Amino acid sequence: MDSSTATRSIVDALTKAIVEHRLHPGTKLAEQKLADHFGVSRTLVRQALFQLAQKRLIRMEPARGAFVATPSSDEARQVFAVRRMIEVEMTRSLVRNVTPEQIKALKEHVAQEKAAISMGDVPGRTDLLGDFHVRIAELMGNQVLAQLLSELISRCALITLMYQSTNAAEHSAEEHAEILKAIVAKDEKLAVKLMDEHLKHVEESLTLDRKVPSNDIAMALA
Amino acid sequence: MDSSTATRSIVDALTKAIVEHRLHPGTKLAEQKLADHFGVSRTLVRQALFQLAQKRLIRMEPARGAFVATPSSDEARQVFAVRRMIEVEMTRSLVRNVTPEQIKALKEHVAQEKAAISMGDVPGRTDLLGDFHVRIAELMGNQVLAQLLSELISRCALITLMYQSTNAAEHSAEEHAEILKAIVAKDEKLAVKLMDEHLKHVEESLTLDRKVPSNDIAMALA
DNA sequence: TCGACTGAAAGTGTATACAATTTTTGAATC
DNA sequence: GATTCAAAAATTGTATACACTTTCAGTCGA
Repeated sequence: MDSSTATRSIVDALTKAIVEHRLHPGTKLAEQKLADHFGVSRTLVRQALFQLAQKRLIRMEPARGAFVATPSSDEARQVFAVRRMIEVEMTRSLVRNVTPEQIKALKEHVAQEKAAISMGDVPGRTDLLGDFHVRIAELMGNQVLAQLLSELISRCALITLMYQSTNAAEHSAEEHAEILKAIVAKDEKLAVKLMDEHLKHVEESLTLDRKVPSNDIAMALA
Repeated sequence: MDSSTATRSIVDALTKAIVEHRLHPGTKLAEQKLADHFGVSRTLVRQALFQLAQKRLIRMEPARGAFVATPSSDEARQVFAVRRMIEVEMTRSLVRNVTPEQIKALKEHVAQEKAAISMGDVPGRTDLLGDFHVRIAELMGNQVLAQLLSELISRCALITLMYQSTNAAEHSAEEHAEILKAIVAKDEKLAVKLMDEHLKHVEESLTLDRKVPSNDIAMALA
């Protein structure tokens, strides 16, 4: 996608750190510090930061710098609303054209999810839970859709990871399994309904406990 | 969204030029030339180019530079498939909650479209025809949706503008009017159906004549 | 003790410099 | 005339320099 591999690897590293919650929302991302850490000049760091800003994983304030994004619950709701629009139709389309190989791939994915959850692998399970949705998009052969959904999901991850308990993760994995069952049965109505409800559940689990998490006192009071 | 206003204005200017087809697909965008034109250093131009690359309006090749994107018909189809997914559901949701003010706003928009078309204002009409869809997203109060759709549409504009005849533009405007009529009548099924068909029509009008337009011989032969 | 001021330190925004790569040019050769 | 090769020019990729803004520490005065 972009020309420079160096910039790309910085974007990837920061994305991973943000999505995996090693960098907390609100954290200041000073350019020189990042540059030192990655062993490059500020130039490349800045390029990376601009890309992250476009992906809404960070926000940039004029002359003040970059901060890990703190999406409002309103924004989260909007993102989920878009996801529902897209994924409900995506599921419908998949059920109509699904092949045995695709079913096999999805079954393996769900198995991986369960393994990650039972092993207590938090970053891994979050990754996999999101990837289930991206995987479906990829199966449909629509790269544009897959890319879009992937960005929406990493944007959500900023929030979901913040709140999602092991319990909620298990629940998600079970719902994935049920959606898959409906897909296998080619029960379009059911699959669509389950996917819609699944996304509503994930969304609801967020808005319920809306404590603002922040290790940065200044941010908490702002 | 981004910190620097200068970079932003370069992005906007280039976006407009690309979407309005003043910069043809495949055209090389040399950094120094752009820098001279905008009266800034390459630094700012590069930032802008990276952002445009992320929006898929240009592509960047390592050590070779930036070129106005030439989306394949495959990619165009995928973008339209995503638009259908989103916009069908968006229309459904709008019909259910539409207010008189919103109807009034949409009516005014359709009137503007017709005016632009009858005046032969090609850039203006393309802008308006796309904005009809973005406007609906905005009416729903979902900024995330509006932003996303706006990007998908400007991405499509690269293609639609290439092929869309005055005839097709008139057809689009008429379909917008009919969709609006169904929305006013709160006929959910009809509105959804018309929106779905409308997008299919736009898409079909592209794939029919798929001549590759290029003023750059090297590109045409590549 | 608190708050406002001041100067230093740190950080961002932009331009420029320079190395590395690609493209072009122009002979020289067949 | 077409092709190949090499040197020159142009262009990209990265680092650095510097002006300007924000942040912070410490001082002064009430």
